[in-house]
Amino acid sequence: MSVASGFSVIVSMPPMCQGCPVRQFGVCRALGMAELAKLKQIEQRRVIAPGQTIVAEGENAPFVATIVSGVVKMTKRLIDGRQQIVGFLFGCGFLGRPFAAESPFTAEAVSNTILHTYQRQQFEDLLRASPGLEHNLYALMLGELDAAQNWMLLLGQKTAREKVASLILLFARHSRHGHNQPLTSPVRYMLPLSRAEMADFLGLRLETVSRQMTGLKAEDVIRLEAEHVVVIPRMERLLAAAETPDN
Amino acid sequence: MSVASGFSVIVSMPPMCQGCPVRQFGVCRALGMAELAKLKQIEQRRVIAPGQTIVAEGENAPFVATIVSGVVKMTKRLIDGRQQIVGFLFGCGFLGRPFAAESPFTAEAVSNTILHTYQRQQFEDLLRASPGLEHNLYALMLGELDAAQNWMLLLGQKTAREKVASLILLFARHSRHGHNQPLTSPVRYMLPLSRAEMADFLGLRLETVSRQMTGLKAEDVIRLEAEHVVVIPRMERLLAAAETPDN
DNA sequence: CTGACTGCGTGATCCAGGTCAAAGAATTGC
DNA sequence: GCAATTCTTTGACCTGGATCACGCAGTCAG
Repeated sequence: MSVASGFSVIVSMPPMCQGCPVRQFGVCRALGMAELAKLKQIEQRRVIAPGQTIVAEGENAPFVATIVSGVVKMTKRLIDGRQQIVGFLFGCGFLGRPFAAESPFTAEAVSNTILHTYQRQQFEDLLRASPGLEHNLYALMLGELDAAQNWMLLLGQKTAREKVASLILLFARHSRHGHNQPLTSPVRYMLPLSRAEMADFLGLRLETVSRQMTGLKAEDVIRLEAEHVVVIPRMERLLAAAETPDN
Repeated sequence: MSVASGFSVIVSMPPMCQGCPVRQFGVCRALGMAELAKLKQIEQRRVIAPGQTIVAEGENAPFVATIVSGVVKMTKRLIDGRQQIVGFLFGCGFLGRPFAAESPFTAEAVSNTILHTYQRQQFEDLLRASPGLEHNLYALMLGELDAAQNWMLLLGQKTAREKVASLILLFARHSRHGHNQPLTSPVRYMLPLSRAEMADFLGLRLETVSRQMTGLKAEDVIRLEAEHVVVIPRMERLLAAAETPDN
């Protein structure tokens, strides 16, 4: 697990944002041409392989980034080594804490991930000059905060079965761009997590996750077509299993 | 549990902010006189009694607010009634989600609480016009997000004993304004929570909380001088019991 | 092909914390 | 003062998920 900045490939310095999903939903959403141009000036594209660490908890983060595609996990650890995934970032998500000296979490790529990175210092300067940019960042943080609070509800109150169902549901939602639509059954998508990662996110042991997965398969709430490919035959049964107000 | 807007007392429309702690640390931090004046124009002071609901989950929040003093809890519930406290707000904290149609949580006063409220619509208008205000809000949200992620670590990984110790520590930290200082032993402060509320925050049952409290008392990690008055004789022992990187 | 890994499933046991029950303290109302 | 109510503690027991242990794919290197 090496830090990405040394190993990742700097692919290009893209000219403009035709067809970039981030332009529509991410930090650069609805920015004026002038602001966007300045942002693009300091942008670097990076590709991160699964398992690579992007920033480590407690260390100074050299850059912040927008996730263009892929999935990134944020983890925190106790001094004795127990660790918890405190959030996932999907496409259009924003990684990093401008104005924070050190990263409060470790960020690691779960699947192959494309980032648009910005030197933190430079991004902060831009942020000070551009209210539109800060507004977008604020909106993204709000989304993250809501997600975190939903997850606290899950961690504190749900059973193992409900937790696993909720995680599957979370990734089902994010498998579609614009993840607020109703999701009509059947749904088929990638769940790029190992059992251990699922367990880290749910506050469970991987054996328990495995057992709950077999349980959900047995009841035909989910089907596994291949490693990491999930099919949900009837969405409402998954929703019921997740005992969910939203997540 | 009635909604506060009907019952609370609108005390006054304060002229200016001499000695107000929020001016130093809250949303109105470092605002220019012009911005501050506009904010004050739409401000109302409200006093909320313990146990009163300020906004209910899923309902439209008529106002957002700064906590001047007191403690507010944010709770979320599953459809079957299980509930989880997803955060506390202390003095200088900001309550509410500008630009969100409905509140994602129920907010309820834990202790006697003084709020400065702003009609949500008016506050949003102000926010659009004032980058400084939005910057402050962003900074406060970041703090909340960090707190939420720390709490996810607690909920997912800590034992009952560590959870209870962490909660006691959290309130110890917030008993001093500017809660980043080292906290020299002994520390004495108010813990305005019932056992049931502690349990709701920690994802435990109240019996378990009670048992852990007796345990910590027996080992002299904490002392209870009176109902809701905690003394920590040796801070480092509490820190050890909380198994804490930060919270 | 063979041995060494790594990830997944499953069985057997254990125990932290949940559940149920009851009995103090404190607080409120009359 | 003495119910009535609400909060807290404590006890006895049970269970969901942790822990430990092992077997079964893949897959990668040589």
